[in-house]
Amino acid sequence: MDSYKPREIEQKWQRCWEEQMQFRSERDPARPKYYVLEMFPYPSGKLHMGHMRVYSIGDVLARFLRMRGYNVIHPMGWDAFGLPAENAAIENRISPAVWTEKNIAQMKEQQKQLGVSYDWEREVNTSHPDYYRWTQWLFLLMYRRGLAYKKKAPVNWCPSCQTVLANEQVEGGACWRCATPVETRELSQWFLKITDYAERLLKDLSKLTGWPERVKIMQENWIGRSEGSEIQFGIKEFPELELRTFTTRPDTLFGVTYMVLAAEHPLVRRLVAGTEREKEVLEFVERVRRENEIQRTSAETEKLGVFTGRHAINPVNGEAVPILVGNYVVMGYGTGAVMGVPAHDQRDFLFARKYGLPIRVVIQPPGENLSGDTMEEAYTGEGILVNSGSFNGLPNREAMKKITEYLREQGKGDFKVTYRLRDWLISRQRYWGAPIPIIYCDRCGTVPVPEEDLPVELPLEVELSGSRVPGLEHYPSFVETSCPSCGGPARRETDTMDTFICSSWYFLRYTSPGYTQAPFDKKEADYWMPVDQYIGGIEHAVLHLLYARFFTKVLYDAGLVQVEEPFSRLLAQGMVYKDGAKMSKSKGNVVSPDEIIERYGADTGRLFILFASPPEKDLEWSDQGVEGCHRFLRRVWRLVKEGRALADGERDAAVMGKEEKELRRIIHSGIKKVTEDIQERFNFNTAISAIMEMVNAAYNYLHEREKGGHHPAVWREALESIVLLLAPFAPHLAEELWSSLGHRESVFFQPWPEYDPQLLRREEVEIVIQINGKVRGKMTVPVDCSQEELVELARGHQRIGELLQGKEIRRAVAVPGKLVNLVIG
RNA sequence: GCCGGGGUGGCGGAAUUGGCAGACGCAAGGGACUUAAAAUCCCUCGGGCCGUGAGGCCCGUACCGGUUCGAUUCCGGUCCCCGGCACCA
Repeated sequence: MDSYKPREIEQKWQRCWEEQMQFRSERDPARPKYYVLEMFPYPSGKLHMGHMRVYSIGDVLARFLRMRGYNVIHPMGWDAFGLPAENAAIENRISPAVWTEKNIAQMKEQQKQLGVSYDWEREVNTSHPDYYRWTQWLFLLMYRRGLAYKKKAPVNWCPSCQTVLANEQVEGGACWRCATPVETRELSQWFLKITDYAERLLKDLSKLTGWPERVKIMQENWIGRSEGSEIQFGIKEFPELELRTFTTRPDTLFGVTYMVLAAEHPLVRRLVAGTEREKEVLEFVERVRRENEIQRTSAETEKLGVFTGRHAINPVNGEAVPILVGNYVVMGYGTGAVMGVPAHDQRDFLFARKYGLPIRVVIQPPGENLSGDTMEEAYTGEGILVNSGSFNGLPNREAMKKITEYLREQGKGDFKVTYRLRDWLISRQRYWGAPIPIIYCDRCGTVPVPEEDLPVELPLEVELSGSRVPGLEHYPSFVETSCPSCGGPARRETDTMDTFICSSWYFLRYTSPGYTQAPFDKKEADYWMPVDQYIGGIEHAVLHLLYARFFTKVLYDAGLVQVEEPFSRLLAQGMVYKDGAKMSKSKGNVVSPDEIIERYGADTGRLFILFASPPEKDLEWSDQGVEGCHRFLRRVWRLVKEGRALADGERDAAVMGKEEKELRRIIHSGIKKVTEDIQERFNFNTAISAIMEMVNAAYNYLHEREKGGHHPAVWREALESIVLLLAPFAPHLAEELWSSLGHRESVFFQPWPEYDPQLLRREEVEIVIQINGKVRGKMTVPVDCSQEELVELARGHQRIGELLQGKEIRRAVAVPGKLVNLVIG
């Protein structure tokens, strides 16, 4: 018999699939559609195990759903802009575009070797002008809708990447890409107004029933909604000014004994201008601003404040309290001004003790009498208002409402919802990105590039002699242009867009990748969207997944798409580990998909990666585990190749005996389990183990019937079921075995096998007999025994009878098909 | 600090509705085949105890308690690990 040669058969079937364009997808209103999508990769040039894992998961689903009769779209493309191409450009003296193209070609080849069933006609590349033209078009759409704006603001700057970063790209005060601590710089930059969508992005999370809870919670935390009140204080020394503050505890307003401003607060300079405190305060402000993000946002940093010499007027009691500037108040949240209520906020309490500020109790816990002089920590719980004028005696919950309503009547405040989410900073001071389509004219100001002039193309002749790829400001032919409005001389914006913009809409482009009239053809998008199953790493929980939701909502509002959410179901796959650590070059524990394919074939690699762990959990790589999966595939190969002759025997001569019934029972319950495990639970690991059990059962049958007498039809059903169920996991092997069973057509054109519920039934079942909950015996009984009969049979069981001698049965519980439990005294 | 997720053999993991804990695989040990090796096949495989044996008993799903005829599963509490958020007013 010919032996299993994975490389040969894999190449053979990959060629066949490609020639027949088997995975091509077209609109077909007659069939239910299904959009399977894996997060597209950055073209680094080499697939790693994480890639192999995500593509294996997606491909099982795509192939399974096709066999289930769905019209499946399964596309792939390239998130091709970004910094690594620039670094590689300098290192290898090769232009980012050429480097990227080369990598794409390599990775695409590897994906093909994995046997992933992509519709390559839908491939997209975000760095291609045909694509980024529409990224720019979408930027202009945002601009027209008032969602793109430029402002000077303190922004995160990564000194190593030499560019600004979005908040989402700063992790613990460091750059998400290179881990360098970020600095704060005051720069004029482009932002997208994602905060306008904060409420909807939060609220619609509840619609995403197919998303993992943890991802939704991460987004919820990131958006950070908090309800409170905005309150306007007066300023004693400047009656014409007011000081707005946000608080979640308006019930403590009478307990305010000071006010703290952020160093960046716009009123600070004005408050101290020309006073004796000016120097001290401005020095403090400078010192605070020089600190980096990590120092400034650490809860451990000592809280410092400096008095401005000015006083805020409390709108409810007219009291004047000192205004300080503090290092712990951030300008980006609320109003950049915090009212200090030391009696009822622990941080304020410590601050007040440190600087000798008064502590006034305004909420009394039930049955206690706190005093500001003696309390050892702030009281933050519920209670009754005291020292609060006409609000005395109110429960504090009620007072929150009453006090805010009072302020509203006085024109001094209102209810207010505040979010942690900030606007999305999208400018990048880098070459390899989609240019922001904006022109600056001395006469007309900021002018958007007219749609018909898109794309604003990147200059492709890149200067590679320096230590970094020069930014667009170094290309006079790019910068110098004429104003679309007045025709006069003008300059182009030289910043490019954050690559996360490119990836915020690519799933829409797949629906009509060649479309030239708009980013996508609405009728195609309306047919294919939403993505039914999205698969990718958890690291994008608040980056890509939030941005893509935002873009989709904007497009929905503009009437360009029918869906408000892009991804119905999300699978966040776990990471691949080896020897307890994430695979990395520095740890030397990397196993590359290439070497696995080379040695065992893609089918073995796919099978192992799916078998070793459920997809959402981290996976521990095991060379021996791979070996085991390879053994299994060889076992399947032999089973079918050796057993196929037995499947064509004389049908009528065969007897349907106990062995046949048992084999059919295992085959049909296997079909049930594999189907449900893939479809409902993504438990590919247990689906595979069910197939292994089917294979074991087939070998057992073969041994039992060694002396001839196989039932050809039953045997054929067993072999074909195994091959069909294995097809999504090990597609090449399945094709090969399917054809050797005498079929001309691809296994993927076969309908998914159905199970017969009748065949799952056993005629006899083993029943466990328990006494007081402990297993004391077993018996085999007809499957339809009633509860009463079971109890009687159990009493009659020899060993049980002995144990029951002289004991009284106080209670008997019988579960048909499972057990009998006798409770004795 | 707040919010999630988790803790099961030597290992990866299973137990889907509260019903025999450890499916399936890996590793390990023993055996068959072979001149030998590879490959393949068969057996054992949570711990302890009793028994010559067939077999039997006890313990065991992080820990303590509860509900229940019966708990890996439900409830209360504790410990530990992983992840997210965090001077957020």
